[in-house]
Amino acid sequence: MEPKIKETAWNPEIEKQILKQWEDSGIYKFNPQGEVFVIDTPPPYPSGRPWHIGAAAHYAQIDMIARTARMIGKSVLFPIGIDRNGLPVEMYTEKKYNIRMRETDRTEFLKLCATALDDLESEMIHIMKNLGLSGNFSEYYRTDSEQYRALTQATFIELWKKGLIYIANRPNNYDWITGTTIADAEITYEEIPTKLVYMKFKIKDSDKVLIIASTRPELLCACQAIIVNPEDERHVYTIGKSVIIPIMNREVQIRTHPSAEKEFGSGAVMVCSYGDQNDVALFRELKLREIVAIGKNGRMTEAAGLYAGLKVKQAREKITEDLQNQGLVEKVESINHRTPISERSKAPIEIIPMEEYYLKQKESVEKIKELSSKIIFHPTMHKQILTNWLESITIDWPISRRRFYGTEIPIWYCKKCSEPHIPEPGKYHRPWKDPSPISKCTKCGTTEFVGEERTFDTWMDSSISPLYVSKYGRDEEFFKKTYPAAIRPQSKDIVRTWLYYTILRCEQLTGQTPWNEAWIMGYGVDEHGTKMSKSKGNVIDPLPIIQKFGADTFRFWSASEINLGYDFRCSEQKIETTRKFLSKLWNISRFLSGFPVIKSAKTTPADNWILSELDKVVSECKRGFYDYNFFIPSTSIREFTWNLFAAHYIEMVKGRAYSSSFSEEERDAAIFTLHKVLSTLLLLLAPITPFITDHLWQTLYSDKTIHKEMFPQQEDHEDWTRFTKPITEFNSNVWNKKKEQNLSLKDSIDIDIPDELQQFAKDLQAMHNLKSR
RNA sequence: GGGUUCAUAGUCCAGUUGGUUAUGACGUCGCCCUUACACGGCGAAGAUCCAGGGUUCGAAUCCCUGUGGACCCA
Repeated sequence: MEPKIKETAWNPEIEKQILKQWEDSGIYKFNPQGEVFVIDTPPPYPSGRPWHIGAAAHYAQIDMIARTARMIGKSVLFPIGIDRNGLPVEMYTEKKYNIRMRETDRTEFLKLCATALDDLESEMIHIMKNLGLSGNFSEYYRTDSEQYRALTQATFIELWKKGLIYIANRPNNYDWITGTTIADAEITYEEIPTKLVYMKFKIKDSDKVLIIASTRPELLCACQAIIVNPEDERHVYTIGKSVIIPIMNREVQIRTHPSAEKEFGSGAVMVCSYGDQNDVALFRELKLREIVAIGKNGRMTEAAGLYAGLKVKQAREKITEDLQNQGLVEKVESINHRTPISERSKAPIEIIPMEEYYLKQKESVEKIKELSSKIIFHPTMHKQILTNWLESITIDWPISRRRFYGTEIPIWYCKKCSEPHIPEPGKYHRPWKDPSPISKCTKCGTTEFVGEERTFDTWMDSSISPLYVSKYGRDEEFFKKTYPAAIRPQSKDIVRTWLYYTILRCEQLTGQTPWNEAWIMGYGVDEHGTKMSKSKGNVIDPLPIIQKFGADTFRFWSASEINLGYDFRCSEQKIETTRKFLSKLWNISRFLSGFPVIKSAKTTPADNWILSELDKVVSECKRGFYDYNFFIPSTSIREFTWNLFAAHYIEMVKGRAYSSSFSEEERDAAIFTLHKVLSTLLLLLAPITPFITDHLWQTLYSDKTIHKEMFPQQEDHEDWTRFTKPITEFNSNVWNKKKEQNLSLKDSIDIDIPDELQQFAKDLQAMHNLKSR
């Protein structure tokens, strides 16, 4: 029989036809029947080219989750979204057009941002489609759409009515480059070289001086206390006394506090508003009066006297110089200081008192701990990231931002008495340009209003993604069926932001967990194990790789390289060698395509042996799929296919399949078994490599797609796996002997078959052309 | 300073509840067109399982201490 498959290698070009077939037939369309499985897909942020290869690998795996769920019989809702709110696009736009956000007309600026996003977004959609994602592309959502933003605002209004929102003037993390308050979660720390200045403070009514070391001498004007450690004997005599602040010539008291480290500088520390978070705590604890030394423009305020108007860094240099000139400096040390910086703009954070909106979260922590104990984490170890974060929450969440490209905070203030008013939920509100929907102030009766200009922290938008995809507030019936979602897949670096905020918000709004399971992935790093970043120039663009090797190669690489939860290395060379496996699978199929499909047969010992090994693979795969860990099925399938099925079984039964000296029954058993194994492998591989498996399935076994099939079950064959080692060893032994004797593999040789393998004798004899005796 | 995590051939990785000779892949070297596949086949070389100690008849595996790396938090 002529093989149906002619080509000797898998051609990734075929993927395009298959993609079209899927699209035309709509096989992945969500049908809310039966057991529903909703994936809270992370909407990627279009932050610029190229898209990170790790992200592409990540989405390939999320698709495997979707396909796995389908193959165990669930109705899968796999939404596709794009996250479009926030700072990066504003910065991208400022740079691209060389403009300043605050100096540009707001409407105009927003338009430019949206255009930039459209552009970047289309490439991501293109990659996601070409990766073979079985998601809902026809209804992909954007977090900046009117509908999405209306939901963000509606949930805010709901929380406002529940009394969970308040406004407060507090020291806040402030990023003066982007001109906005940021949350703790958006801060990173970097070792930055700086000067540690040892300043001389004169002790009042004494001729002694106290040395105080600080990296922030420009904050002398905001110094309200000096603290020393109560156990520090060097300073006991100073406690309760006052010192004169150099340059400022103002008196402050010396007090004791355990947070003053004896080892730091001289052991005495100045407490200023605000050098760091510890200062904030001390001001509160010691009930000090704050002095605002740094303004929103990142410059010193009037409180700084001579130094008013200077940028923080300039003021630091100038005051250090002045102190030195006046002999008030003992010494200056160069150190590396762990400095909090804004994750986005890289500006050093200043702590400045500002009026912002807060969402209460402290009182929810216990409830969230309880809820999160019900969420199954894959892998379990990453639950710890959430637990640690929950332990460290000390303040409520500041949710207002002084930016443009975000969801507007829907509030109008009475022009006369400033009373805030919120509109009706359901509509998208833009208070900075829309007329007030409120006609009369509830407090003073005035009819004129001023719209709020600020926007929300972007996590306010993204933290309701499970509510959005479940049509919360839009379609009660649909919501009931699809919420909570089944699973949240995401990467581990945003556990304390996206994952946490989603649980928080969903708990406050629905009282339930947003999902039953969370699936946490590591980062993609380069081939040397270092993090990829544009500045290092080690970013790998996934698009050319997918085009060159095909999506299935990329996907199989992703599955077999990424062990769930751990960081993974990305190298083109490794992806390239993965292609060989698909080629192997293709050629096995090509060989089998020359034989008819036989539905049942009376199997021989050799057949029973491989079927029993196949059973083992099925159960291994099940274990992996159950944990959404595709490393397990992909590697166990590859090893079985290559090293047992192709290398040993196929070689053993070739003679029987071609039926030279075997009975028809024996031949049919071989052909039956070959197809049984291959079709099982195709089903097991379908979620991982959907293209090649569908193509082969339709070529060999069915006129329908493989993606409507169910996973194969274990068949509980009698366990023949004890023969695996003897068989493979015997074969190796024969090959070695032939090599030693310089014989070709088809040459005849005289070797005894060991007793334990007698039941396989006929196949082995044909395979090696053993001399019969 | 606290936490999470990792440490196995030149490289990457497996090793399930402790049990003979430590898995597989890439790479390297040698031989080979054997009618599915040269994107292939066969073979070979290559590992003090980070160090030290403990538990045990027996440790890559469990416990302790240390070293080094990655990431997170203060």
